[in-house]
Amino acid sequence: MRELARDPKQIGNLIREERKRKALSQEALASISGLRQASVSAIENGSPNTKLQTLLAVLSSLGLEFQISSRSTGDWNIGG
Amino acid sequence: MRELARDPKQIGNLIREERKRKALSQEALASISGLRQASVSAIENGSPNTKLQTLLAVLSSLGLEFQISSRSTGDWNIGG
DNA sequence: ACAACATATACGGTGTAGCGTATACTTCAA
DNA sequence: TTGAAGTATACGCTACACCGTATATGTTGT
Repeated sequence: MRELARDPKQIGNLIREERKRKALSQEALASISGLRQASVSAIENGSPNTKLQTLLAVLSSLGLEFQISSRSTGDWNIGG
Repeated sequence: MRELARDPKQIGNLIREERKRKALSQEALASISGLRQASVSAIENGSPNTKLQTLLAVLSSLGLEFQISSRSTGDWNIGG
């Protein structure tokens, strides 16, 4: 699995999808991430002021991680 | 180009490397990103409380972007 | 309708980013 | 050594994340 995450909304959507894929509630995800349910809600809804730290905690809890790539790599989605 | 970015330090290092690759000063990068030189400095040094918004602005200015992937994908770096 | 769970939102509080501005420290070339 | 460019750090300020706690709203099953 590898998805583009160019803005807070996209990031929030990807997190929400993965959380549901794992059948977790926001409450459960918040708990294992050391956050509040309200904070998870904010992230999933694309709050742009989310702290990097908080985001990484959630990604980690979901078994996800960031990668940084050149915008023009293009080998993952061109034509698709 | 695609690099793992599992924590703020790694993210900062990748940004710094790309900035230097493009022969930009922190001041220049800050300017085109709508930030201060001091803010770029903080990001490159791995401040964990950096805002997502700010991070995305810098990445965008450098022609970089985030991807979100499963931790176990393993097809980008296993074995060196 | 009702219950039970899930998600969004609210309030007061603490911490810190990022701002403008300014300055110390560090490279590096002459 | 001197000077210039680059980087790290500082102060006062405003804004807002995230906290604990609580509640309103949404969703699902009976």
